[in-house]
Amino acid sequence: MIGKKRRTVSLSSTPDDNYGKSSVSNTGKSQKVFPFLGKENVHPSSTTHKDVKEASEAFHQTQDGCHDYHPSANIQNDPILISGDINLSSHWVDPCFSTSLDELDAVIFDNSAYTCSSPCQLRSPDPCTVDNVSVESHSIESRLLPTSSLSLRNGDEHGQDVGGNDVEDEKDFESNTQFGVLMRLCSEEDDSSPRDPGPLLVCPLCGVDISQWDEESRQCHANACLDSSVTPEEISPGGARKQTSQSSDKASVQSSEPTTALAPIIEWLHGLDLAKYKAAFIQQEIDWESLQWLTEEDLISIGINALGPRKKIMQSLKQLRNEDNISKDQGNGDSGYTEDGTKKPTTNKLITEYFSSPSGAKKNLPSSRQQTGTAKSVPRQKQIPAKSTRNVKNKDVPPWCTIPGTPFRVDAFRYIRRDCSHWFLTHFHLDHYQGLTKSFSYGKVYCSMITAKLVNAKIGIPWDKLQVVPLNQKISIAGIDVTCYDANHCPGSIIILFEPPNGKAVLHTGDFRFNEDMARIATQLGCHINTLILDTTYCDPQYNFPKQEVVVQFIIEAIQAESFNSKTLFLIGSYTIGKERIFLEAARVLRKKIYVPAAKLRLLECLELPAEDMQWFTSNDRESNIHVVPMWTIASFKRLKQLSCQYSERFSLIVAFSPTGWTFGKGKKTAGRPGRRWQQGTIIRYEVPYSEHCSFEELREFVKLISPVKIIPSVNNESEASSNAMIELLLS
DNA sequence: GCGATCAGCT
DNA sequence: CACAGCTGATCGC
Repeated sequence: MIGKKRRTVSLSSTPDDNYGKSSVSNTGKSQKVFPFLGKENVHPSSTTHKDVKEASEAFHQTQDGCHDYHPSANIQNDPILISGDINLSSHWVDPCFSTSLDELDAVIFDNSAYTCSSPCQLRSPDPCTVDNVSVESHSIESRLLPTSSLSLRNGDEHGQDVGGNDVEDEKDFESNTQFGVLMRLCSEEDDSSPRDPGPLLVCPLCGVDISQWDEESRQCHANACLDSSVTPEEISPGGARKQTSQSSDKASVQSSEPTTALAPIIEWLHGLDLAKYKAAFIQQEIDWESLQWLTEEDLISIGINALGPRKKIMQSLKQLRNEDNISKDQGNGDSGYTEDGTKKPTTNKLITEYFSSPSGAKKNLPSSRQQTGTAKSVPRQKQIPAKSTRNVKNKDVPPWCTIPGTPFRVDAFRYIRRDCSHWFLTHFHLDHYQGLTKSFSYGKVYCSMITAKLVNAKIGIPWDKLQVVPLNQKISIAGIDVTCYDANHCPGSIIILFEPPNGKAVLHTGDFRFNEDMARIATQLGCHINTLILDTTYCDPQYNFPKQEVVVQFIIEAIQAESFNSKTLFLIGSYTIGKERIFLEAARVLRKKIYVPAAKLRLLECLELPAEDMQWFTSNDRESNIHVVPMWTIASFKRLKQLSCQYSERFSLIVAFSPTGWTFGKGKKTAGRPGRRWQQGTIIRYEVPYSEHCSFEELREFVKLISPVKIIPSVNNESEASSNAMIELLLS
């Protein structure tokens, strides 16, 4: 159905197990040593050995905070942890997910021969390979030039239109701020009781009349309500704690007369023709305030199991929120809260969020660049401003973090709220788990076993807060079918398929790189994807980098070529996790140990790599001249020089590889040309186009295959224009 | 003192 | 620019 070259690809039962094994096999590998552009015999650095070890050991230090993690024996031998609301379903087990490693290698080899159809048949066992020599004699980098044949081409047209024009305008349940909802609901409450004709402004949290207070007092008050456990009525203008007449009135209503507080709820239920459920609301003491946090799951839990009433209620809640937004957009905006609350940032922050209109909040979004919205170029900008977690927490949960039709959030720890108790984490990279801290107490975190181990080891989240999800196996979470697949991004990364009861399946890719296994899985989903939440990191035609296998092979051959000089130190850049495939493959092919700092080694131990892979790592830097270092070490020649000084006794040349997809199209001279080479004295740095995200063509292939009704870009989407531009590019 | 968070930086 | 972080300062408990 898809690619004409699709073959009976096999997977191991857990794709994670394959990590690091799936790219290049040395089977049939030519041992020919190629001329290497960077092997100039330069003089050893004459710089004196300085006391600069700290810099080079930064990796050590930064990873040393690693907590002791749960003994892996316990983890690995444990059956899959299933909580009360999660159930394994055995009716969907792919028979293909079992194979021997030998088979796997064979498949990998076969696949790579297919994928590496560039002019340089890197895997060709034929030693003559005239092409190879000629290519490399010109430039080893030139072998990385992108070719269209590198992309995953499907011979068959998919046949289905990618219905991007028929996008449903789904508004997400949590699309409005908590504060806005509070404002709305509380004013509704006020409507039900007599009040002054004047512009009454009450605190939505405690109900205190704050209309007579100055703005600073309102800020302090509302922040205190939000932030502290102090009872709201204790907070009064000036921050002094005293009881006001307004607050005492309100407090008495709320605390001693729950029936009154619940009256609006009952009215509201009547209005929905759902009065029969009022007992459930009364019993659970759901008032206007708590109503705003209600999720579908909550409704089920209080006995509203029928889909119709649930939908009615959720729809009504959504409308309430929308009305609130409209009224606030039209109404009196904040008066003076746009100013930078210089003196008391923490105090002003929350109140600013609270009183400012949604449009005002959007203006606050840090945006260093104006989005042109042209379809030509969509500059990368991470969707979530990574810097101001505290501000972000109170903003709307963005659509790429919510799963329509479910009470789930994905990679949304920056937006932690009480209204959700199911938090999915696609992988262990900071920009996805940021906001998740040891004190997390908002339900469960759902993730792969590898990610769970990392979260436990690095952040200290206890195991009882972690729910490991199996791969390639449909499970039920809170009554919703969920299936996770290997995302081929970093170890433990997952793509998640949600199949809510409304029949509108949602596929959240997290960060991913499309490969053939994924293509095969996509054809076997058994449901049509309504909403595709897509990693659009490289959603620009200029990012057409080669397959990982090609780049890995380039690096390996570059190391081989330079290995005649025993005083060469090779550096390979890496993140906390990610890029393992490069140095693991280098170790296998070159049959050389790789030095990784001790803390990094502890991380690697979380990755469930087989023992035969782990044997290649050493935390003794004297045992190897191939060192794994953080990416930012390689990014800076200054740091490289420090390393050079540190190792001046042992090494006379440093050859560093910085594996990144961004090498494409960055500079004018090198736009579209991979494998940029930089040299300063005895230090050579290669920026190699190794990406753990999809290239643009891979994205297009994937979208074509999935053929979703709606696409939500998860990256670069801070404006509607840029989102639309990306979608247009993907579908064009 | 410690963890969480933030600005600045690569 | 920045894939995904790090560092040092600050804040709050």
